[in-house]
Amino acid sequence: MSLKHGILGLLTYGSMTGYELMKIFNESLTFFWNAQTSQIYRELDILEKKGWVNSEHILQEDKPNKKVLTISDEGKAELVHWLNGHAAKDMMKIRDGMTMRVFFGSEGDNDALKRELMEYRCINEHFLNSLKHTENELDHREQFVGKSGEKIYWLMGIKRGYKTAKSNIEWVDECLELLENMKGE
Amino acid sequence: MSLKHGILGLLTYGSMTGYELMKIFNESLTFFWNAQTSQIYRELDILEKKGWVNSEHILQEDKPNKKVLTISDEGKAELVHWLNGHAAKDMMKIRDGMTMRVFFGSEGDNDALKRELMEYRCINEHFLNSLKHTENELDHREQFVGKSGEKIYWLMGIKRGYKTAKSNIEWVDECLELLENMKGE
DNA sequence: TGGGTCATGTAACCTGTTACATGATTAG
DNA sequence: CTAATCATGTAACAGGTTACATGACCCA
Repeated sequence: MSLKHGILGLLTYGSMTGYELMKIFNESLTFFWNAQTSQIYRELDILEKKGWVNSEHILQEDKPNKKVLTISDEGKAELVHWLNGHAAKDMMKIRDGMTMRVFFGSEGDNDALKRELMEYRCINEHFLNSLKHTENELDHREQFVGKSGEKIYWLMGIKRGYKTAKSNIEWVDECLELLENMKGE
Repeated sequence: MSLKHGILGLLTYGSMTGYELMKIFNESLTFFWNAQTSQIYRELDILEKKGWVNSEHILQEDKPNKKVLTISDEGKAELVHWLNGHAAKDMMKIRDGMTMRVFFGSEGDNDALKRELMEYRCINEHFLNSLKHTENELDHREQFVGKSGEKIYWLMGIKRGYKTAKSNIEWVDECLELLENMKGE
């Protein structure tokens, strides 16, 4: 149920189109949630049917017409309800392909596994860099969004990203060391 | 595509029923993958149609009849193929409800958020303890599974669990500190 | 003249969740 | 007598992925 709530959350920053929602997902939320346009438009229809958002068609001359979404009071209430619960449910949804590949590593080729781990490490390094960039943009973002006092929450999100990426990198290094030592036996 | 490969991986330890697969998922793989029986039986049908597993019906008198699954050579080839690739794809599937709740925390109640974080912390502590238990069982497991040299791969999986849980706990503590300091302002 | 941005979606499919159904045996 | 274990699934639904379609404007 969280894509719906992510959309509601973003709409508290202001009314926007599905296209803009998609862009924010890809710019600011990718490190803890991601969504395709197709999914966003589908969810928006559902949110509208539930009465959690209202829409307004805006005709434009130089650009395609657009449909601007606004969160309703019911939508805000639903968001608050979701914010205040469900910690336990989220834990039950772990699905980690890299760990599974390592777990069944004995069936494959050790050199290939090392390459995989190194690629995974590399992705996490890139991710760390992009987070630094996001962190530097926070002040700018706060001005853009017409809402103050958000920075601390965004910072907590970014800290989570750092923690995760760093722990992934440390884990890779420990695995590579174990695999190297194994060779020596 | 990874549940399929998880099943194939487990079947390299030996032939077993859907019921047994489900139990192993809930005992040993929960910390990086989880699956319901309904999904496992559905996937098994697909695996059989693809020719990656073969099945044998076994009639039993004192217990219900059962269907024992065995991995085929094609299945083994598919598993190896999957093991040697796809690191990048896995990274694209992050979906973390707790982080999203923190990210949109300003819309909710700060005390509720703290309670949520503390519950999340608690779940991660429990998880750490269960991992210790799993780690202690590794020798026993290696005897049970008729395959040696697996321990190091299982250990890497468990290390991943430790890293993740510890970084979650550290993150919660940092968040709680930030929220406390905010109050003082 | 080609690629990027703005803006909307549909269709088919795959994967995961929830709830239910059956029925025998065995251990407390 | 009751709950757990063994063992199999189905049905309906929710959520996520991939591929495709349209069309105008703007910049190099």
